[in-house]
Amino acid sequence: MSEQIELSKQPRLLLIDGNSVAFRAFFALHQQLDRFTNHDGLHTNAIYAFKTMLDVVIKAVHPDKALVAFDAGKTTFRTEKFGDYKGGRSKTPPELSEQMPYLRDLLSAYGIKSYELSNWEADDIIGTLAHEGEEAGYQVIIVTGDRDLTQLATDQTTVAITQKGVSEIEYYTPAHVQEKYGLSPEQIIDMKGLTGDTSDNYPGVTKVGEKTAIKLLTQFDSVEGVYDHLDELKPSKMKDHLIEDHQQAVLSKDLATIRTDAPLAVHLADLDYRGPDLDKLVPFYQSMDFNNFLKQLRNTSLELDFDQAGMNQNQLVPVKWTVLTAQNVDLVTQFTKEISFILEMPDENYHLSAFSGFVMTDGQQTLVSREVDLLQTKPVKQLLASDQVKKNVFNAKAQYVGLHRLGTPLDGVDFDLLLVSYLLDTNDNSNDLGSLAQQHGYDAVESDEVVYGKGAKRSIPDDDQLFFDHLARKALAIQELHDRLFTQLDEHEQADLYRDIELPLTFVLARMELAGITVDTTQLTDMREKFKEQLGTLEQTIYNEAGETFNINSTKQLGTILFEKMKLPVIKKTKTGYSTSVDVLEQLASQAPIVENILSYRGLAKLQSTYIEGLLKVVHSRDHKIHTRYLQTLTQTGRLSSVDPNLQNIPIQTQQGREIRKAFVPSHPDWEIFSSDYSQVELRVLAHITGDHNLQEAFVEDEDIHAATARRIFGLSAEDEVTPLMRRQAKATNFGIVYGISDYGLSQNLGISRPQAKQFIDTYFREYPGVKNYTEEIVAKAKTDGYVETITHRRRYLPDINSKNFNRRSFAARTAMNTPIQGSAADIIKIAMIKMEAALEQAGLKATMLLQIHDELVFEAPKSEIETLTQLVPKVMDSAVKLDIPLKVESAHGASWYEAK
DNA sequence: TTAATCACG
DNA sequence: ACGTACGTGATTAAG
Repeated sequence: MSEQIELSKQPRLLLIDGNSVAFRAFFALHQQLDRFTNHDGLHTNAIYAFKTMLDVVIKAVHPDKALVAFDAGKTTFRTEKFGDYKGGRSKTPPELSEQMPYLRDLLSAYGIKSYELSNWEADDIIGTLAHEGEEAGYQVIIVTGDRDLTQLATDQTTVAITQKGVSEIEYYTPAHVQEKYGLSPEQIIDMKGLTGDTSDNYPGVTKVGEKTAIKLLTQFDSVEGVYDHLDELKPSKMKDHLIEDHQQAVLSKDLATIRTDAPLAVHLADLDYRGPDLDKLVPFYQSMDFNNFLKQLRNTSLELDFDQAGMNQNQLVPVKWTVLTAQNVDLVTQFTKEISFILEMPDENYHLSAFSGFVMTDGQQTLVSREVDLLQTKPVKQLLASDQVKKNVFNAKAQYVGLHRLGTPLDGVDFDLLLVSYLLDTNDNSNDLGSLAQQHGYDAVESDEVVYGKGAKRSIPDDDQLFFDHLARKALAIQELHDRLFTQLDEHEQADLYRDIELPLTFVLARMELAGITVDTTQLTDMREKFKEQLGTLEQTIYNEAGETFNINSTKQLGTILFEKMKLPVIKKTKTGYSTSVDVLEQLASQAPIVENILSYRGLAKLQSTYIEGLLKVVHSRDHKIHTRYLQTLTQTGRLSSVDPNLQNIPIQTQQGREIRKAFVPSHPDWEIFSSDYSQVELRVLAHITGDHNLQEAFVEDEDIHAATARRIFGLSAEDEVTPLMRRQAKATNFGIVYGISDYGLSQNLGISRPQAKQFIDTYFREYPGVKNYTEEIVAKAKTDGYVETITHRRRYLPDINSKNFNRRSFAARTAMNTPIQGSAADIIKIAMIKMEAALEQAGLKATMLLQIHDELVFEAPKSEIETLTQLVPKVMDSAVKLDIPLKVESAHGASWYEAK
């Protein structure tokens, strides 16, 4: 035996006897069984020790391929041969059994395949794969706690036996077996034939133990040799027993023999080891409460080992593709059922991006090309426009817009990998196909960053092989993940959310983006001149008041002026220095006139740079429109977000800022901007979800909800007047509830003391007991399930909900309260948008939906249609879903977005 | 690239 | 005792 393994230059195959090692692992930490439980009460000692063993072995072996074999069940071909095989063996302890499924999760996170085969034991799986590995020129390392497996040791195969402590391992080569037993590996089975095996419960020859067996085998080589030369033995009790138990010896040898011909469904090609998947491993450790392992992960050293272990990472399996040209374009007519399709656009902004090529595959044949003109040919157009041929894509909205720009309509989209992944888990919403596929366990594709490079170096490769391989792999990844992800959607009860809401919405959004909103740039340029002048004046005044010139936009320089030179009191600090935010400056305004001017300057500078200049930069010169992009797979709650530019944060609060909205105008003369928004939608959703009677009543009676809350928390009677201050405080409390209330947060917001804020909250909960109940139940649900849901089963995981870190845990708890509310409100308007587009079409209106701002929809329409819209739009919006309380919608219209509010 | 600030719901 | 309100995006300065 040896405590080290000698590695050859061959590639290495690691085979682990899962049950045997798990058993050893369990008993290695049996004493501390009670200490090893996670927050769900699951025992984790075997998982912990198994993981430790894995690290030791991986570090020692650096395998290229790996597999863990498990026993499939009680009956195997051996029990057929010998009914009592493994009979009388004591049952696996339940504390171990419960850990077995999680062990497989661990292995999956480690990137190691698990395998079992009914009717066969793990030993035989290992024997068969070891044989296969040797033939293919691998050095094979077998890990087990069972010494019988030393029979598999050869020049190429080393058997590693775990010791009591698990992290200690003995490596057996044929020489080491010889040294330990005085037998060759092949003779191990002969020994078992003669001695039998008490733990597996088969007999052998009476009174023959290890010593006698070794002596006999040294002399006669094998069981058969012993019986061939039986007459050479002097008469003895032992000889009698040998004669008597001949049959048993032959049977026992057979039982002990590990097979190398099991009919496996896995082969070497399936066993590539590339190191652990941190995106799986981290949540796994979190779920097991393996905090020290988490720390280890962050600390590096392990990752280095893993990287070395995964050296072969970039050797992807070759893929086949055919280049599509004008000559062979008819090849696409073979696709009649289903294709995965990608129109490759190198820039994020698909409204402007160049086109670098495309790919389509049905899993059998893959067609690629750089000539996007081909997408405008009849056969391709027909294919893409057909609702009969299902399309699997990554980001359907981008594909729809891109193809639209080429004059090619897209229909029949069934599977959007990006969208489905987002619904399954909003946390891993990478925008990169390769990364996303890898997160879902599909490794045969690289991320764009790896192939195209990043930053300034990013470019589409000139090399056809490189580029088309990547395109083909991406398309195949989509094809491959289709079934698995749809299954998961079903498991999450999210198929309806996908099919009835998110997928149809993607095309509604695409059409809104393409429609764009017209901007009157002269309005903006006029404002720019006016603001420029005002900013210049303010700048001079500030310099005079400061006694020097400095960069007013620099918080650092401003801090020095205010708090060091002018010695104003420091109210708040940031990580890096003095805070100069609005609430700080407002408190200082009375002490120095410069502060007021800085506030004015700030406000003006923000409008100028972000809105005036920012918007002017993104108005298209041809159509005078802005085409934003809505990100449908970004937010954790289900809301949309808007980029390039963000049209969801155009100013409205201050008069000066609101003027910007005058630049957003209809695209035709005699048209108007029409806008409708949900009134108090989040509080209505809160009333619905919590089922709180008092809150619901307020909405059913259509009361001013903040005033009604004020009456309750200040204990007013119906005749008492609600003062503006009371209403303001009640409003803040309502918001606080929606955000996942804390007394500290409310006290900050209202500028009151913490006990006072606590008083508000306590009273609120007393008046609205249903709400109190909800906050408690939703946090409890998050703790047990690990996630919360909206009314449409949109899901958000909250891994921090059981964190030991107070901050993280509290944040997760507030999120648990807020997400179903904010998310359900997002669901509602999404449903309304889908119905709205259909309703406008149905009514034969020219009106077009242009923008969504969370609770508001903005349209443009001929003046003649305004009256119709005033009826239709609120009707569609308030009937989008049926809640326990009514939804309320308010509308306005006018010459610009400014007037439509 | 990160932090600070400020625009919106 | 812990130290925060929920969800976003764009701009600017500065390491």
